[in-house]
Amino acid sequence: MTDHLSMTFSALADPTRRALLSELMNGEANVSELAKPFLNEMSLPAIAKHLKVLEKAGLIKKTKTAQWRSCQINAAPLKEATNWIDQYREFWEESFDRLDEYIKTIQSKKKSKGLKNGRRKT
Amino acid sequence: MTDHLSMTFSALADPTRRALLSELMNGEANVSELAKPFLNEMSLPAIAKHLKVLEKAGLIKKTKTAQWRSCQINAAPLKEATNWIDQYREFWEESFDRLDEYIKTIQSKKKSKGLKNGRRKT
DNA sequence: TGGTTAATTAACCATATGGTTTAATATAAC
DNA sequence: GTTATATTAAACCATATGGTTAATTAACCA
Repeated sequence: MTDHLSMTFSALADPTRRALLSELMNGEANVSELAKPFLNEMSLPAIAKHLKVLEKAGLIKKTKTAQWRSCQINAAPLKEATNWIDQYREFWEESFDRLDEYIKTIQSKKKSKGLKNGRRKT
Repeated sequence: MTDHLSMTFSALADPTRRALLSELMNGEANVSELAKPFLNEMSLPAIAKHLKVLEKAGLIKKTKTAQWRSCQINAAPLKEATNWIDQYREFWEESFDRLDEYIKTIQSKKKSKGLKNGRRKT
């Protein structure tokens, strides 16, 4: 798909690309600097491709000076992504509520039955 | 890749799957109920495959009763995903700071030039 | 001019992904 | 037992993805 959110999530769905973003948290870096930690595992063109994916998703910006391409994070798409996910916040908070309630339930049952370490049907 | 975060982001990188999750915000639903809004665009097995991807990513849970599989959201992986993204929050907030600063800069320039109807930040 | 460095492009390959249609399975219901 | 319904599985296909190596481009340097 070509919609923005799909491109963002798709770009994030690869550990190498997430690691590249992570490197860029320390500030700008050019392609070969970024590639250095990965050259045991894969080639420079492989990294360049990953950077292109990140760039197309708008997650990094490249600026050209001489023969170097300096990359930097552009986090706007991440904001979009997190906003999308945030619709579901109540669902994971709710499940903690339920867990909390469940814990209270078994605790009160233990108390009322004087149970020390018996397992109960959930 | 097979790591958890990659699977989550990968599952979210498809608009059909995001729409399915969105449907599930209204509560549990079985496969054919979920598929109904999509049957113009794609087949039931296609939806079933998407649901399987969501299930493998842990984003939904299926419970079997008779021949129906009721699906419900499991948001825990979303929490993980949003936590990962949140590392980068300063990067998008920082850029808003910069924008804000930029706006102040041009506004003060306008003022100093005696502009009458320049737009102002609300 | 020629050499070195940084990065991209090209051509290729294996596997994954997203879809199809047809068949199979499982359960209910008559 | 047969039939209808809900879902999955199988086989297949086109395109996307993630990697490779070798070649090319672009800029600097001397």
